Amino acid sequence: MAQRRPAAAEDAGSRPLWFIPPAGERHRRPALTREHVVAEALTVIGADGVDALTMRALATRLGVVPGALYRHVRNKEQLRDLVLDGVLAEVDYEVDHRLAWTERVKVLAHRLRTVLENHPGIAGLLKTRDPLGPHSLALAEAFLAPLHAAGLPERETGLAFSLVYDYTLGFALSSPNSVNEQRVQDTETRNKLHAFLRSLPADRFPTLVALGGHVWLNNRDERFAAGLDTLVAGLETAARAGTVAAGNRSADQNRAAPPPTHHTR
Amino acid sequence: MAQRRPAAAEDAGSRPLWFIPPAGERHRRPALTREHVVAEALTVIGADGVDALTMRALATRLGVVPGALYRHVRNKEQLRDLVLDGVLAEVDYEVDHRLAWTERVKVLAHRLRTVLENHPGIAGLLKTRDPLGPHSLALAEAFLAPLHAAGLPERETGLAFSLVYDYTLGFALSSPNSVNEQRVQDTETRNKLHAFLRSLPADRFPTLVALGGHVWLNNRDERFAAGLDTLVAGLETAARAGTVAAGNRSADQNRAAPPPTHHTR
DNA sequence: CGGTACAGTGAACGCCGTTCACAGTCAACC
DNA sequence: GGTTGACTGTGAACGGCGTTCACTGTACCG
Repeated sequence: MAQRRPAAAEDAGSRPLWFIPPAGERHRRPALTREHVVAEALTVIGADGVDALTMRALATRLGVVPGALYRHVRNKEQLRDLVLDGVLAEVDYEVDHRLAWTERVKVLAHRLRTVLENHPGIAGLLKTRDPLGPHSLALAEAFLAPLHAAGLPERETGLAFSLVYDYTLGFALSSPNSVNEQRVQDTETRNKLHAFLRSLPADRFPTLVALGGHVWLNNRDERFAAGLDTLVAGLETAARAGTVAAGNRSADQNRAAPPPTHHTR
Repeated sequence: MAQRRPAAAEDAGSRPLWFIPPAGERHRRPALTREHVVAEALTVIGADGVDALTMRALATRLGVVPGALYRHVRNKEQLRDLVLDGVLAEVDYEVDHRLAWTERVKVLAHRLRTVLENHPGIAGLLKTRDPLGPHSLALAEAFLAPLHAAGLPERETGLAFSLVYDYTLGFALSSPNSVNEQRVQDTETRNKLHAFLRSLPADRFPTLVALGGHVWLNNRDERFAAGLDTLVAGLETAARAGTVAAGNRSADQNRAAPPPTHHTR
């Protein structure tokens, strides 16, 4: 080992050792593990959206030929599933138990939305994929706990979870990058939109004309929060009504109901 | 070239006239109009889903080479937009005005959902596209009228519309064809799912284990109706508070509908 | 009758996901 | 210590996708 440098010089028939890179570096091959692939896929999606996630682009970024990815991932569908789970892992499910159940649900929904919108296009994947990954389960549990604590019957608890979950996903899905949102964001186009709405025939679209620009709002935060509040308000009346919740046929009973069980452990 | 088929150049009498199709029919070339293309696209989507809508397949079905489609449609994106509008045209927006506004909203939502689910994959397009086509406007008007009649303030009316619209779209989007739904539909897999849920560590997923199979329901109709009821119930409380608020015009901070919720991050 | 606008053709381009025979490398085992 | 075998990455290919473009035939119009 001490004869490294000079030995190579005098040993005529031997290999050109100086061609061999430093031992450490040679050993530290990039190694391309599955976690590597998934992580890089996440940054690709985060940077350029879910459509930019192509096996070829991903392979290039990893300094590898496309086919190599298939040693670590069965196919693109599985890759997306893995990415999905990675995203859901970013949600923090710990909520202060002393908060009212309504607040707990809202906080969770806001967090979920934030994470989803930080990864444009991810919500679209979630909608069509199976929500039974480990982190999906944690999410479900986090939502179900406060809903159950609210005193909703079992079946209604499940329904309420679906409702809040679907609402949040659906909202995050129409992400700010969509043509839709981008147009409303731009103030000039927005003014045009309002003018267009006002110019509509008032006999065919009376309400649309009357409300003018109040219909397409550009404040996503307000829209999400307002929808969530309305939704939770609906859940609250269901909770108050006790076990007589979901079959509720358009009954307009007054809510002179007993105070809710404010009992949170 | 002069001896093409029915050129009828010099030899008038000996032409094989029976080769010439009935004048009307010959003239009635399929003609491949834009409406034709869009209509065929709709049937393709209806039959095999939105992913099966490929320019090449569509062209083949129309007995035409792919490039020919581009004489009638700028690109695939525009084709999808046209298809979208065609689908929305199928919704019947006429609702009995004597019904309570809550019922009118529900009826509309149900109709919208039905049409959307009759064209698998369409909801996904709607989410990311602009809702300003002529039929979109009619839909918006139909929803806004009862909401406005409910006595909601202007801004809240717009928010309520977004809420109901997004909810319906989001629901229709996770269509019965998704892996997700199909799994829950199959009773055997469903039993496995329940067993799996019950087998989870009860310390980490207490509510999930306790609720068992009540979380993932296979009855889409019930889920949609229940969510819609809850949502409208929330709107009702907002309407009650809204009429009051509109009456005294005070700076109301304690109404139920949309308090500016703080984002806990 | 000649000109012209235009719908449809055929072929190509550059992407995509995926497969497969092959080569290089490392670790374990005789 | 050399052999073997498992495994990762390579290079090239396949078929399908959306889209473009020079072209051809035809129907209509002056």
